[in-house]
Amino acid sequence: MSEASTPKRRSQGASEKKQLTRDNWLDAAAGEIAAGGFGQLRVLTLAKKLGVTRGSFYWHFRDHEDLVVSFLDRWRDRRLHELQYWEPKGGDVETELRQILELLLTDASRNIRRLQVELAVRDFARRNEYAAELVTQVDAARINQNCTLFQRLSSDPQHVKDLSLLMYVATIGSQVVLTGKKGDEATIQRIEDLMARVVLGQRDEP
Amino acid sequence: MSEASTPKRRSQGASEKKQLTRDNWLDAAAGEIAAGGFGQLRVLTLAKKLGVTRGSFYWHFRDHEDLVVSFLDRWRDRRLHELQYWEPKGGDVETELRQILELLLTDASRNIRRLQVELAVRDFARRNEYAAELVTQVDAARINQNCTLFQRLSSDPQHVKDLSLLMYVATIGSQVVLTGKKGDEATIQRIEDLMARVVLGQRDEP
DNA sequence: AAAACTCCATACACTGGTGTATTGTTTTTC
DNA sequence: GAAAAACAATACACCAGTGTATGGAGTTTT
Repeated sequence: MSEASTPKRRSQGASEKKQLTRDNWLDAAAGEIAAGGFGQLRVLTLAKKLGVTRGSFYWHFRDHEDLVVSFLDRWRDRRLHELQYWEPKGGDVETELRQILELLLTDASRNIRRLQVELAVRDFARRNEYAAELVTQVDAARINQNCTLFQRLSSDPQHVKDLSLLMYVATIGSQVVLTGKKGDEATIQRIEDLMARVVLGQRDEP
Repeated sequence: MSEASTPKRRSQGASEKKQLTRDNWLDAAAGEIAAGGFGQLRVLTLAKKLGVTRGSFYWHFRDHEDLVVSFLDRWRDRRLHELQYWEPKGGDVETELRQILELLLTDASRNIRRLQVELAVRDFARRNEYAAELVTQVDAARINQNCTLFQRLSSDPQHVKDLSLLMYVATIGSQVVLTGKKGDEATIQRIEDLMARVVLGQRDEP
């Protein structure tokens, strides 16, 4: 709701126990989900990690499901919102393409936790209707965003869509296959480069 | 002849309940894993599904972990073994490429359960050392197999590897993103076609 | 400062799952 | 056709986790 600007102290000055917010719980949940997926999300574990008991949890959330749904909603909102900052600036097509690819591959592979959460959500979506809906929304938004850039590369709208989709599934696949592997830095770099040339329609060098 | 008068449903000619094997349990496990992932794998549920009690399970398996490991081993063995049948026959390069792509995409999208299991294994591998090892093995074998075909398309060994990897991550990504979506048949078909042209280095039509 | 509100602790009831021990019941083997 | 081995049922001890009820301490409002 309001505030969060001023650190409200509580009781003893030594222990410095701030009170928790709904978002604190969601952040902690993100850690658990990244590590073990939605199936390993335990209220008890979360409470321990936050140094409180479950009594706190059930004040902030109705139940376990409420936590899950809230987490998914926040995830969707953030993923859709961040697209705003990645909007094509209208510069050189190749430059922008490479920027996007770097964002989707190199950048993503560094932000490992964010990636783990995304994969966990995607996995959860295979057995949860609501999650599936949100993932579909996010996928569509991302693919659609790339389309606007690719329109400058081809006049065939179907081809634009296909190219955008191909690039998207390739990046997702890279994340799935290469996550946490050693030596992926260089590999991802080459994939990125290759992908760019494919999209730009350049022939491969012998 | 006492005919079905007792709650004991054993050895009646009609029901014909054969005794279970380890493999029967693993098959049932595949169903559960496909539906809910490794996290939802319950001995109790499995037993119910097979029409027996847990007593049977603990004769065939030491414990829950034994089931998981056995399942993973069988999965790995089968995935490696099946590669034998997909070996390039030495025919026309384009024809073979398209066959492989059809196998990896169209065919895979039809065999939905097999795909679900694969994705579940892959997800489980993110938090289980042993599973991660097996997935790495399978990935490497598959990518390597495609390399032998791609060598006929380029003389640069690095480029062959990159191309093979790109195609692989694109197919995995397709499976992750498009699994269970409606209208994916046609989409997958186009991705397949586009991918083939990319690998063959053909320019896109306007 | 008393009341009201916010946030957390404690204790309890309950569920669903594992693993073990023991005893049956079929099927094989000799 | 009996002994042995393979397979399964039953009963039990034992968590780990959820959700609820209730009390209590800190903070804000009046």
